Amino acid sequence: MTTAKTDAFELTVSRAAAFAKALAHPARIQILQVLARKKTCVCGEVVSELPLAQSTVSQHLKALKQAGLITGEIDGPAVCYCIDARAFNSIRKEFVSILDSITADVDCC
Amino acid sequence: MTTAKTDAFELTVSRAAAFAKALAHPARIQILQVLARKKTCVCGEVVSELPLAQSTVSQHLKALKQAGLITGEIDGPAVCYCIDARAFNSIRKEFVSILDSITADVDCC
DNA sequence: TTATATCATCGTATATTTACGATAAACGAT
DNA sequence: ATCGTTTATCGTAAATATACGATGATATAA
Repeated sequence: MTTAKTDAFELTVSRAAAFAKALAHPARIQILQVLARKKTCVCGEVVSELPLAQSTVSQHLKALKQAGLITGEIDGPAVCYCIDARAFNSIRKEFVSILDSITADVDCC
Repeated sequence: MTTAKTDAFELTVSRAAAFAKALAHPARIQILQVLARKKTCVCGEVVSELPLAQSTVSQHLKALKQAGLITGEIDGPAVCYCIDARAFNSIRKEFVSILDSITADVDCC
């Protein structure tokens, strides 16, 4: 009785909320920035770029992966993380279109 | 030792994360949609449009207000909520520009 | 003044989030 | 086989978030 009632809402709205939730922590946004900037698909370098412990960064990476925004493939002893460009852009587009629909209608007050 | 370390990140990143956090629940997105759609600044009608208890909706409204996305002014016994169009668009623009900067650089994998 | 309506807040319960250290698991190198 | 590196997971602790009913506060109406 305390879980988010995401079932009771429209699917597009729930998906947009899930996307927002994935970006709802500065560490995860910065991780995406790092992954986007580095041309090679660096993995653990992410940790050294963040002011957080390795285990904490790993948790954030897991959250981003579960949100479908990044992928991680094993590369020797390391793991190579990448933005899933296709999925990211798709979800992002849906999110932004919801934002647009909101701002477009604002004319009260 | 469990609070989000938002201080340790760039301000723009932290602000973007705060914006995302405000939208990280379907109820809050739907509230914004309702406020945007209704031309008059309806207040408690929001409650009747959502599948949640009045107190819960009130909490979500509070969260949106604290995020600076909506305003609420007393109108008789009722309270009139409105999207703060200026603030909303400003924060939204900053957020989207961060999204754009991420997607623009994606060419790994 | 006394209701009635509207909304916020309180109290409460539970789940989730955030963070860290410690440990386990997987791999390459010696 | 053993060691070092890298990453994930476990265990744990504390803060937040989510949800609801009950109660309080405020303003209009009677």
